Amino acid sequence: MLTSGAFAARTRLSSKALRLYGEQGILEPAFVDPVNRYRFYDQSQVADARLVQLLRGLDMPLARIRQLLQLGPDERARSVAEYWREVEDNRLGQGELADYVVSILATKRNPTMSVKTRKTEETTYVTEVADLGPEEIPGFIRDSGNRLIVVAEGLGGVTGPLTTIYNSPITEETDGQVQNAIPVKAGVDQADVAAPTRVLVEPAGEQAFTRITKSRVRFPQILQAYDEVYAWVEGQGFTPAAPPREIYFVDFASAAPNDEVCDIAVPFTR
Amino acid sequence: MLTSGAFAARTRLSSKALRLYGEQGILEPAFVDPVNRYRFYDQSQVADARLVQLLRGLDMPLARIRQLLQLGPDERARSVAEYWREVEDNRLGQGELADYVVSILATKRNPTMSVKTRKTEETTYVTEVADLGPEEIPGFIRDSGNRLIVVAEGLGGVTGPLTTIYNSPITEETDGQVQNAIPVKAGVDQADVAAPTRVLVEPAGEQAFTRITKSRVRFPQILQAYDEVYAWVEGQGFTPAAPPREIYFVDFASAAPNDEVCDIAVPFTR
DNA sequence: TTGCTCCTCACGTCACGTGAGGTGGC
DNA sequence: TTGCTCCTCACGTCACGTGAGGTGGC
Repeated sequence: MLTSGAFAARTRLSSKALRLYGEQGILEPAFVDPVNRYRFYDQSQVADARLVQLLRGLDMPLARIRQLLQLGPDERARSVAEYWREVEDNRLGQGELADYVVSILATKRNPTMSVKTRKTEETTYVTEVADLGPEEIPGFIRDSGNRLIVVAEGLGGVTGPLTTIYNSPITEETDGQVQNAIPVKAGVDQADVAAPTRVLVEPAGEQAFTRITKSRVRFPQILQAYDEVYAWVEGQGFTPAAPPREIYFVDFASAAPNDEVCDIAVPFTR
Repeated sequence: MLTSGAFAARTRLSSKALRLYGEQGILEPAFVDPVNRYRFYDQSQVADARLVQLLRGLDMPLARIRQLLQLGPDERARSVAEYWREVEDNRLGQGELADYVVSILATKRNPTMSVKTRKTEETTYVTEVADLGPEEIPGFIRDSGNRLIVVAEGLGGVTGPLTTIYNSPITEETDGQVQNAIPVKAGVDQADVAAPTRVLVEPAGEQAFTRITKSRVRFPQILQAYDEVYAWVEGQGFTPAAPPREIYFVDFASAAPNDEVCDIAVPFTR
């Protein structure tokens, strides 16, 4: 039996941390004196404390540590490995963010992406619509894109790049309507498809766009691109004529971080 | 002029975040209505908001962001690059920690490092002593080690490996006394050196030790090694005879993470 | 009696998020 | 009048850290 102070010294955990772990059911004292509430730990608990300490060193939340401690030894190893994979996935994106931030700051002024324009023909799309928050969007683009390709094949094939149209603004706070669209040959109409597929026909017109690399497709870097296109449209005195969109002209999944993968485009009228 | 809501939508920052940035002097509204306290932002502040958002995406603390915003554009880029280097340094250590945790969990039982014993001769050291917290130790070992080598050279040379003796336990909470020591030839005594150098003579004896790799030298992994050596000494019914120590037999700075760099040793009597 | 250890509140930190309850302009 | 936006508290979250004030055993 170790006093709480002795246990703290052995494990180098603070008494406050130990108290918290006790309250949270993560590392409960082997014995608590009912009179003065002194906490006592067993020698064998040192190993548990070490594990908690190591996991906290990986910034694993206490709630997850508690769950992990319920598992058998094999599952524990798997759980930690999985946790660390998640962490590294997130950090991969952060590394690219860091490069991006340094690069825009180093080139002093905002790099003013080049905004170009092009005419577009009348286009018929097969689409799927969903109300989504920002985190659900990548999965939706991928999954519904795959479904729509199948639909398009049945209607004579895909005739243009996957396009994701943002019908309403999406905030962290509020969902927005996303319409994922694949061009098909003219003449296809709603009667040719079944729910949830919807046919969309957009008129011919003109659009302003800027081309971005894969690492800039993620939030919040992508906002910069939208800003620039809208600023350009307004600067010319033109008027946005339809919702903004992302046009993916290469396979997103297999692209490298610095590959150009999509255009951020805004239809406008002069 | 943009209302706070419009500005929030443009930047996708929450109104609560914007309020906080305002209070902290990081991103103050261009105008605040003195009557109803409505906050208004300028178009030009969108760019500032983007930068804050990007930096928060790197988990840069608000206090540091505020400092960064005081800087000119060149210094900003340098500041971000420096911040990111610090972050990656810390994460390097975490990556090794993750490998370590998975490995000890995967090998099921604690890996029971091999503890061995050896006899030691009477040894004379030139040393430096300091009361330090855990974070100051690596720097002290390195710097005082370099100073002591110079001293030792003047006394006939270094006769053994750099040894760091922990005279009192070190917690995050309380500093402890660390004595960094370099063996010199017998016969050197206090009269031969000037402060802050101190001469230490340890008697001949026996020590238990375990050998660890560089990645296990860091806290908290190293505690495991101390545990095992002490547990072995107690298990044999022996008695610790002097404070525990780390004996660095290769150059620490140039070692790779998986190189064996030091012994964790405890002198004992039978 | 003096130190030392241990206890229980209670509040602070960090960067917000989440209501509650109220106001002003269309 | 109804919605909508915006406001100000006030409290919650996460994993502790930091006192303040008190107790029990040597």
